[in-house]
Amino acid sequence: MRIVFMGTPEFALPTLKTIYEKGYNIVGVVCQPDRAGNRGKVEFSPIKKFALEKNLPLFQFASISKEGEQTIKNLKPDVMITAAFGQILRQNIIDIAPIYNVHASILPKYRGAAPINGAIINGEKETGVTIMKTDIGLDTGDILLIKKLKIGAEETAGELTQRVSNLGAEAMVEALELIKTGKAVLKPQDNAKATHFKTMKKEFGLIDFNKSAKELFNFIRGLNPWPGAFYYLNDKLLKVHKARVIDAKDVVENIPHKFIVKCGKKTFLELLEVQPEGKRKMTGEEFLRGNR
RNA sequence: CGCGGGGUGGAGUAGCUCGGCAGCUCGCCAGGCUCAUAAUCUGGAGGUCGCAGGUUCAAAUCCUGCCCCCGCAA
Repeated sequence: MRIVFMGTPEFALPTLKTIYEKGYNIVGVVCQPDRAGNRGKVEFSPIKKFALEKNLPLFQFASISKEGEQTIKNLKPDVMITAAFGQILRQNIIDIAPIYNVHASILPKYRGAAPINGAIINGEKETGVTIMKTDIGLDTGDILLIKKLKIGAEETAGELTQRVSNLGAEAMVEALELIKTGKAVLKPQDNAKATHFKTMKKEFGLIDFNKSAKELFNFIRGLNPWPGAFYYLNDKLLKVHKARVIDAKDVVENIPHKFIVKCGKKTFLELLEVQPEGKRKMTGEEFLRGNR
């Protein structure tokens, strides 16, 4: 079975790595073009690094639908796999070979680009991965299989991404076996139950302290480590990496060194790990020492 | 040459504009008070002020070069 893999960030890596290690015939790897990384320096994506390291044929297109059609056709794939590829596939690509996508939610819930963040921000207790057959819609394709996992009560998006991406790799291997043996059964999604979570922009991370501490707790861990929750304190940006809900009755007795903020509905949040602009991460207590 | 902030005892910072004994809030060590303490009191240790040069009677502070960390933007 000739496989073309498409993916870009960290999330996609376990899937590529696993099918590579299982010995599948990967005839091509496609990822997004190199982007300017931190402060101008370019950094290769995790998928690109892996492909280079393992000497897999690598392709990068600004738009695969516009520039990549013939290249992909020439690879003669039997099946294509996508995982957080980051580009919308148009019909001309979909027609080349069946495409299966790893999506980080239990579809039809949390369609869109930020399913993991969305699930945590909304305080979900469970999420998972869906292997679906890509069609022209946005995460609307038929479902091949779903795997679920519990979300930890304090788990951050970064931590959950790790676990979900590993689960996704597992799921994809199972899916490939089903496909290879002709046992794959596809089920359409129930569009009536669909929900979306939009791509996040940086400004989405602005903390609104009128919300309850519980909501903000979920918000903060759902945006950790990226794009990060923040607010402005004395005109300076302060990122909040980690926080916890404090019982109102404990606040009275609490020691003054703690960085406690009042939120909506008379709830309280302790900021455990913050980062002022231009500085490194520090605990809330450390931050207060220098900012009296 | 994308824009910007920063490097000062173990931690977080002040001091830099305008050179003149390195301060503060903590932590640490010893001791006091206390049934006890994260509370409080007393004493103490701990610093090449990122690195290298330069100016000066004198540099954390002014000038030059370099290294490292970070925020924004992408």
